[in-house]
Formats: sequence, C-alpha cells, structure tokens
Amino acid sequence: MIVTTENFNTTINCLAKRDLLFVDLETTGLEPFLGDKICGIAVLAGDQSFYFPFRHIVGGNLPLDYLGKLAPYLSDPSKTYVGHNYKFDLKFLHKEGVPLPAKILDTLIAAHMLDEDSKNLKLKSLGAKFFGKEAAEAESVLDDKLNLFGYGKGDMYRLPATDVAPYAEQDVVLTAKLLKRFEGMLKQENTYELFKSVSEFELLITQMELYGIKLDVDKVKSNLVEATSQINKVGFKIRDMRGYAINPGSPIQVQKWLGIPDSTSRTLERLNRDEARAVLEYRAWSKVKNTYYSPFLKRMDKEHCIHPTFRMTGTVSGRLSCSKPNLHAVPRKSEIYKVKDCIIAREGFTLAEIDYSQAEIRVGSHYARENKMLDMIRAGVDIHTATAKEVGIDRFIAKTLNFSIIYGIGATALAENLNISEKDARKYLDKYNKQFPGFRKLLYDAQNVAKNRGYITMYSGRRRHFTGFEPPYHKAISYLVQGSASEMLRSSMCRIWNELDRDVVRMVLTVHDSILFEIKKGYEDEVIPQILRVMNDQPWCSSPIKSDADVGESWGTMKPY
DNA sequence: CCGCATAGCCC
DNA sequence: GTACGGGCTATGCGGG
Repeated sequence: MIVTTENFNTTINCLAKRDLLFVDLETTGLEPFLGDKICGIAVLAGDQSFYFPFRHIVGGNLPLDYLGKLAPYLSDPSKTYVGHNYKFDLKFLHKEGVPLPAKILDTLIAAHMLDEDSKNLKLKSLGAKFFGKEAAEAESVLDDKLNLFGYGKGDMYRLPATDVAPYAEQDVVLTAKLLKRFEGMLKQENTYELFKSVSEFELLITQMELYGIKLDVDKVKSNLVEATSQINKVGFKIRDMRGYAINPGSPIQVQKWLGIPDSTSRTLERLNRDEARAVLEYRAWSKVKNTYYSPFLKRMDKEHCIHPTFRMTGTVSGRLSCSKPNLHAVPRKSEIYKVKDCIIAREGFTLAEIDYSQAEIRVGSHYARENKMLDMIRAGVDIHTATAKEVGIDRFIAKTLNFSIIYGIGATALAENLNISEKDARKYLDKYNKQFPGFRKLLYDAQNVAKNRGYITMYSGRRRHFTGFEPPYHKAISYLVQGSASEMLRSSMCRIWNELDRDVVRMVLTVHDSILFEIKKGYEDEVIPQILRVMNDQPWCSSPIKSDADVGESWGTMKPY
C-alpha cells in the first residue's frame, strides 16, 4: 500500500505495534556519499506492507519532512530491523537524519553463512531459489518497465510510486520469508546465534563506514602532481631508450619490447636491466595515481573523509573485503608509495593501529596442537628466529615457511616463492615438517573432516562448506586458520564497540588482522591498554594471542606505542 | 560496450 | 604423494 499524508498516521501506528520490521529502500543510485538519495521506503509490519514515496519525479510523493516523522519508527532501540544488505539502507537513512537502530538482522549475511560459495545472493535470486520464480515476479515486471524506457535500476525514481511500490513491497515480503527459512536452516547448523552476532557486527561496520577516514588533502594533491610528472618523465625515458614510445602499461608491448614471456614484476626484476626497472617505476607511479590519489579526490566528502565499503559477504572465509576505495591494499610506505601518509586522524584525535602479531601461526598452532611451536610461542621468543634455529635454516626461509605452511604449501610453490630450486624447497619443507609435524597432520585432518562432514567448523561455530562439484578439500586448513583469525578480530571489534566509550575510541578501518582507531587526544594511555586486553583475551585459543600498538598522526608515520 | 586476462597491491 | 589461502582495481584487448 502506498502511504499518503491521509493514511500516514494509521500506517505509523501499524509500525509502532511491531517489534520486528522488515525494511527495504529504493534509492537514486548506489553511492550515498556521492549524492545518491532515498527514493522510497518499503516496510513490512506483520502481514501489512507499506511504501513511503519520497523522491519520485512523477506521480507524487510524501512531503520530505515526513521522513523525519517516520524516523523514530525506523530507529527504535527496542525494535529489530531486518533487511537484505541492510548496511546499504542504513547509510542512506543515517545521511537523512535517521539514527542507527540497536538491533538488526540481515538476510544477506544469513544466506552467505549458509552458502559462502554462492555468487548469487541477490534478493531476487534467493527468492527464486527458495520460493520459485513467481516470488520475485514484481521485480521482473518493474525491470520490464524500466527497460521500456531504456532505464536501469538506478532510474527507478523516474517512475511513479505506483510502478515501484509493488516491487519494493514484494522485496520486504521476500525478506521476511527468507528470514523465516534461514532461521530454520541456521538453527539446524547451530549457527543462528552466530548469525545474530554477525548482524550486530554489521552495525559496527555501518558506523565505521559512516565515520569514514580523513585525508590530508594537500598531501594527496601534491602527491598526485608528483606522480603525474613522474609518469611523464619515465614515459619519455622509456621512449628514448629505443627511439620509440611504448605503453609500459601494456603487457603485450612490454613483452615484445624486452623479448620476455610475460611482464610480471618477477620477470622484469630477474632481467636486471634499466629498461625493465623503468617499466616497473612507471607502473608504480601509475598505480598510486590511478588507484589511490585520483579516487581519493573523487570520493572525498566536505570534511575530507573517504568512506570505503566493507563487504561482509565478500570472502568465503568470513573475512571482510573492502572497496571504493580498497583500503585493504594500500601499499607499504616507500619512495613512490606515500599513500599512507595521506591518511590522518581527525582534529583532536590520534591514530592508533593495533594488529595481531603472527595471528595465523598462533591460530594454526592451536588447531594443529603443534606443541613445539606452542612452546616457542608461549616462551615469547621471536617465532621466526626460533624456527630458523630449530629447523637449521635461514630466518627468511623460516619466516616464509611459517606463513605458508598454513596454506598447505608444496615444494613447487615454495620454490617459486623463494626463487630456489624445487629440490631445495622440498628439502626445507621436509626439515620443517620433521620439527613441526602438527601442521602437516592438521592439513590432512582438516581435509578429512571437510570430506566426511561436508564442512569444517571454526571455534566460533562459523562453518566453511564443501559442496558442489569437486570441492577444494585441500584448502580446508587454510580456511580453518584464516576464518578463525577473522572471527577473532570480529569478536574483538564487537567487544571494543560494546565495552569502550564510543566518543573516545572510534574504529575507522580494519585490515584482516588489524584495527585502525581514532582515539581522543589525551586518552591514549587509558584506552590503548584496554583495547590490547580485549584483543588478547582469547580463551578459546591454546596459544597466547599478542597484539602490537602503533600511534601517530598519519597512517604512514606510526611509531610503536 | 562488455567480459576476460594480466598485472599489482594488501593480509 | 599433487596442491599457496583470501581479496579489489586498473588497464589492455578482443569479440560483438
């Protein structure tokens, strides 16, 4: 039913009576921080669905100030709100003055927890999968209407509410049906409570995206200018080497130019020639310009903040993925890579980066019951140095092995990695496995569990399923360790969010095993030890968990705390 | 215009 | 005894 000024109050009364509401927004686009806005709001309360139209360009709307009247019913701390990828909706709502609620559930998260491999977790696909394709019929009808005008989904606001409402209302009905279905399935898997806690985590992530992270704009701009002139300079240099220009960004041209089979950095480095080094330098300057500085300026808001999106269903292991821009892939600082220097704390705050040290080898040792490694970890010595000593190998090789043993590495890959012969790689692996046999055993055990049960279970209860055609059982060890490490970080973030003062400690970014905080100036000494205590408190894990704190004014200039 | 491949950055 | 895990973005290039 389309909500009008006449029936608004009776509608609101329907919402007020329910403690579970299903919500779906239609918007003018996908980017709340680049000017896209709410077009309309669909809500399901009990068995009644409503559509609140706000920004249709034809056919009439509710006055915009009615969004303010609706707001309390979309942010009531005593209610639970359910959406499909609700973080998306929450950001739009928050931008228009609706506070974050206290409790949400997200059917996208449920769908992903039940089937991490699925590439099709869109509401429409799930509806068709579980309830037949009629379940999403209104969407098809709407799609047809949009197509008729040469429109896409982002042009929904160009159609009248009468066209959009059936689709929007169907979406909330579908969300409700999916929640019910998933609830049963999750309970069967014993992961329903986990689902609730991951949904709570989504609120935290939403807040983090809304905060965003601040840029030193002058630095971004000057680095952009420098990168541009360096791209030119190196481009000319490359031209002058042979008297004709090539595009160093084109693999084919570079391969022909240097007579090599591919143009990866490895191959170019192995060549050890000025031409190859120039290509690498050109690519590095292009990288920072096109992947970071330019997108930073494009995406920055009035407060000089960028707002990356974190996908909670972006990985099969349960890690987050990050995009727009991808701050999970910001280069380590170097002569050319000065991106981290551009990321700074807000006025009155200090940046603190707290990361788990060697999270995966600690977690892996726990699952492997690898006693020799556990003893070394408990003794608090440098793990890689101690490994080198025990195995009788170089520290660098020991370090590489400690990282990659968790992935179930073989001699071929290790040889490629270390640039050594396969025979030597085999030798190192054998020596390592002789000293630390637990990891090898875990490799087989995890694989067998995956085969026999069809899934493996992390300490938190999260499952990684092995279904479909020829599942990659050999990856079980990696999923177990990577997934558990990410569960550990997630639970730490939730506890920090619940236990510490949110005005003093803000999480602004997380990168798999680290959290970047803004801490109110003057509170560092009080709060950092508290954070460390929370993060290191992992009673499930038989090896001690350790984290390190760094503080600074920019991400590129952090010093040990 | 779109999809795929290549390349390069991160943990 | 075979196996290196998980991501995103920019660009080139070929098919349509």
